[in-house]
Amino acid sequence: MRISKAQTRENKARIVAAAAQLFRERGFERVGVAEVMQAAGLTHGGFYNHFDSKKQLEEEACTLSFGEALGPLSRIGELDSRRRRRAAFAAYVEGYLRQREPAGSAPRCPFVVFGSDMPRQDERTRGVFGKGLRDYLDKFANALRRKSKKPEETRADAIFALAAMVGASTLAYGVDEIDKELAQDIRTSVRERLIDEFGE
Amino acid sequence: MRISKAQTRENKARIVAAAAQLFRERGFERVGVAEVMQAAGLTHGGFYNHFDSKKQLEEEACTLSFGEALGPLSRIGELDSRRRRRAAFAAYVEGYLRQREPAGSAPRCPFVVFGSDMPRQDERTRGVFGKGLRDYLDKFANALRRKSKKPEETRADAIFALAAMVGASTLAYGVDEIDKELAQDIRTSVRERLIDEFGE
DNA sequence: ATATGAGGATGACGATCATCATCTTGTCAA
DNA sequence: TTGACAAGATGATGATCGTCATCCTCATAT
Repeated sequence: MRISKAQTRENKARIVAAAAQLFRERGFERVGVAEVMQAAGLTHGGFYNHFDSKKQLEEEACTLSFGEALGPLSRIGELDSRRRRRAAFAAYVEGYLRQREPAGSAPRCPFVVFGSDMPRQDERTRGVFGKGLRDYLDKFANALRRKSKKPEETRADAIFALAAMVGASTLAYGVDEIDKELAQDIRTSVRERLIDEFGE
Repeated sequence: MRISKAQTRENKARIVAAAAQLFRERGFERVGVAEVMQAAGLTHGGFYNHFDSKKQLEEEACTLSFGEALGPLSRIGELDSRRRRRAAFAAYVEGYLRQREPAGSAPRCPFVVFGSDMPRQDERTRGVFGKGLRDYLDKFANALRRKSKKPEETRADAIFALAAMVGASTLAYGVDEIDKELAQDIRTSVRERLIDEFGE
């Protein structure tokens, strides 16, 4: 059953999207090619028409995840009043550090989800991570920019804030459902600090 | 070839230690039972004399890793002069955020290594993570204590500082070897901030 | 209109892995 | 001293999974 070119492109996109979601929920190792294909509404056989290997799918799924993550941050940077940017940043942090519903669902931040797996990935996948991180930090710094601060300082601010958010999210997700109070503590402590310092 | 009780106990300890090391380097999924046993100097067959399942080994390896992580922090808290504690804390942060040699070797912090995998683990393993985190935060807060600050504030400080360290380490390890400059940037930015604020 | 080949389905293969059965050995309780 | 059994070695089993071979179907180029 041959399919139109547009259909084919859409199929591949659906495979990558399904993979990104599954990998985020359960990690690369615990998700098989067949399961990804099924989630995309296909059978496992056609997989190698689109990808050379599972590794390549992992790469493309990472690329997609990092790309999607940039949206909210970009929008903050586009605001031209510093006051508005501060407010938008505060809302962004709040959203980032909100507990997910349903509890136990995967965090969406690709740094949190793929972060500790990266040192174990091959060079190409890590390259995707590196590019994603550089892009993210650029947007982050742009969102925090202010006339009275040098760009290097703003970049250091961005690095620090992102690190705190990623760490808080990692720790909080780790104890969600077994110690809700601690998870909540982590999220609010870090959120309040960051908003104090960088948002409004 | 039956073995003495002391030998048996030592064997089990060696299995758990080998597992902790291997799991830290490559994650739970990429390390087989047979490989752990071999690293402990045994063959795979005797594994189930010590453990009910691989999951149980994962738990015990986590427990060991979290236990070991407490040492350096505890020692800071035992110092009685606040000045000494600040200096020791600075040294601790510096050590924590130092690039590992050889490059590419696993970080030792169990929060970084196991963190993003935790939401995918079973309840018992996550319980180990939760206990490890609570204990670690207690020691951390104790290391940061000062008469002029309320305990809740100190605890919030500890949460924030640990989150920043874990996030920085996660991100830096992710880009080590593909973007050394960025990795270095992350480590120094976060280190300087934390030492500014909490150490000396 | 038709031949071609891209894209998908079905099924199989080989590797890896957790788990278990069985055998062996020598420790330790009696 | 001796017999029972704990602990380790060897090997097998069943499941899972990445990958590939083969076949089928129709979209597309000519």
